[in-house]
Amino acid sequence: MPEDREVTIYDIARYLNISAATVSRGLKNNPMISKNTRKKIAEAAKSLGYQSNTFASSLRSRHTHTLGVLVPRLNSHFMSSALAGMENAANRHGYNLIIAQSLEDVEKEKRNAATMFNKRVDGLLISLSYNTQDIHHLEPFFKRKIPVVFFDRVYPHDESTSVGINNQEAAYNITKHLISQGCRKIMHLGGNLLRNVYQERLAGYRKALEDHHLPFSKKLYLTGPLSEQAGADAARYILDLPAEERPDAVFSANDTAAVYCMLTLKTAGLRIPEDIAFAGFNNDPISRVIEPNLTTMDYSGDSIGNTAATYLINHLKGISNLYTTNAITLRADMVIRASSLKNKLP
Amino acid sequence: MPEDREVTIYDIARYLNISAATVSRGLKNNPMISKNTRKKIAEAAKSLGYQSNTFASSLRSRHTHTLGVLVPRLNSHFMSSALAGMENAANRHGYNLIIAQSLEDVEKEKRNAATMFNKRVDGLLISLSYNTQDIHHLEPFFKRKIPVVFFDRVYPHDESTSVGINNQEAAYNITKHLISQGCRKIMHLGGNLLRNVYQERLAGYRKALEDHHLPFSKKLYLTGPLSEQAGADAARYILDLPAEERPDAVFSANDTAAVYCMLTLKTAGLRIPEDIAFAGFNNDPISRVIEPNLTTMDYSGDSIGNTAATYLINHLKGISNLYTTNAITLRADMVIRASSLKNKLP
DNA sequence: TTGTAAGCGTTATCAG
DNA sequence: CTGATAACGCTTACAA
Repeated sequence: MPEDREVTIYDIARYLNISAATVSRGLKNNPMISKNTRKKIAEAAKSLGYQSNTFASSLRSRHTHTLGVLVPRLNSHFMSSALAGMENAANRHGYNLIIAQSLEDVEKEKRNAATMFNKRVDGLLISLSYNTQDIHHLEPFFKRKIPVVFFDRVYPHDESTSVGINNQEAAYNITKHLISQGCRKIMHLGGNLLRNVYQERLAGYRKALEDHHLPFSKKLYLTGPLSEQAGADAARYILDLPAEERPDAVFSANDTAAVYCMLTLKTAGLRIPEDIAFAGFNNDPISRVIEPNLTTMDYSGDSIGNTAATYLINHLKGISNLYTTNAITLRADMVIRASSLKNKLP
Repeated sequence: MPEDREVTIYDIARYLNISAATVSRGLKNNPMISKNTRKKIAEAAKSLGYQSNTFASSLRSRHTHTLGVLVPRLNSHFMSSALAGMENAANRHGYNLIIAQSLEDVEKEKRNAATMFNKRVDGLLISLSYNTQDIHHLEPFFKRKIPVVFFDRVYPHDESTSVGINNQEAAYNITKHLISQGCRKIMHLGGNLLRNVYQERLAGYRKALEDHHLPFSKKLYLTGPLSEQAGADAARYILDLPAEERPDAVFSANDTAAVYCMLTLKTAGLRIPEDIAFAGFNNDPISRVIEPNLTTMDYSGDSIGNTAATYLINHLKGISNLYTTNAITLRADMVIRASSLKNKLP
């Protein structure tokens, strides 16, 4: 008959004729314990099939080796790569991830934050939902000094760190690139300005126009959910514009909208990039399938996730201090592809 | 000065002059407790800012309200949708998800399984890595009667349930469709036969050939990782074949390989579907971007994830019984698109 | 270097 | 319907 009770440190202690306290220390390689007893403990643990009980441990020690991850959606290329990066970092350092999605809904974000808090995560990694206005719902974390790291869609906050890229610079560069290709009426497809990423991309776009003495026109700035539908709608909008007002380029704040806009315009007979050039953002897999391939900004979700998680863990381990670094900016590289090349290269 | 100790059921008990046991019961809406006291308890809990301590609860009650999810990779369209579906179901029932990825490596899968076991997940949702040979590493779960649900890449096992689609039938239908379009030399791009999904898709393909009196040719069956590279390689292979041996259609076990094969063949000047028709599997977003759009099998990762998680949770709640149902088969629908339409429709 | 003993906050058992 | 009390398995002062 199989024993049903768990194997505890007491079993190991009894087996070795030492105290449970010693076993507890030995198990975590506490240097206070002699090398020899530590070895014996490790062996006994293995042979008895001991598995530490994380609840007992968490209950007593008040930390859980678990990080909460709160994202808008799990199923986007960027987000799932970011998660993969976090999982990697966490796994490497003996941490686990509890993951929840807000589905772009603030209310669900609030509920999830509460759950994470309740589950006593050691730290929180969060990317805000589309329409989150403020971060009151994170107050419990701040109050208890549970470190919070924002990534991608961040929020300015003195006591936490943000991990992302320089969206303004990236948007500036990509717009400048379009200008250098001879485009003069560049349209921008943007997202909700509540989110820094879209706000900054718009700013970079406007700055580039300004620096090149091109006017900003409200008629060439569309804002929306950047979905497939939004991309197709933008195309309709463009086609409905009188010929002389039509943009000669589109810079979209994400690849999805760019690609579906392209597809619709192509169906309508426009040539890309001859009639209208395109640039997107994210380097999503679809950007390499659309023809012509889409010029875009490449930045690795994997790196962002990895960096954010590693940084959080280092903070938890006392190796670094979150509160001294407000932002970590990773590099983003422009990937120039045929969709934006009006001046054919040699 | 903020109190640092947690608010416990004892605080509530003292506040209401009742016992902690009553509070504990009241908090979980135990019908034993009078409606009135239950209400008072709920109110007191709220006003004192009580947060239940899940560790204490887990330690005592021996269950964690946490499900382990073990997947090959987090960052594929199918997998992230499946996770989204699971997260949804879990969230709805008050469960949390601990997620880890094996990166297609058995060894990491083993380590992750051990961690999940150690974290005392209430149940496990798993999709096997590319080269997992057996499931010895899940024995601890079986021994302790911790329910395991396989999804997508499953493994036959008496005491667990598998959730997926009928891959053989799907592959049969898609191959039959290609045949109905006049294709006679249909190539198959397959994956590792250790995984049921690829094994079954191959079987369906072969069965369809057989039923239509078409020969199966080893020259037209390539197996590999079904990656972008693998797709491009397959194209090279096709191009290197003497003209009379070239396939007039390709059925790929996933969309990625199909799409990259198409792209390479198109670059080489082949026309799709005129010279060679295409069908894939998964209904990945890229299948709707490639031109011509790719005929494929649509089955929802979201539903699979949702079904698997819901089923697991129902089992945990005693509503259903895992051990009586060996497999749940969800529907998969063929999505016919231009890539396979040799006989133009009216 | 090791042992003793007091919790961590909850739930289960048994009694009323 | 409610209460007292003993665990659950581990960590950590404090003592030896």
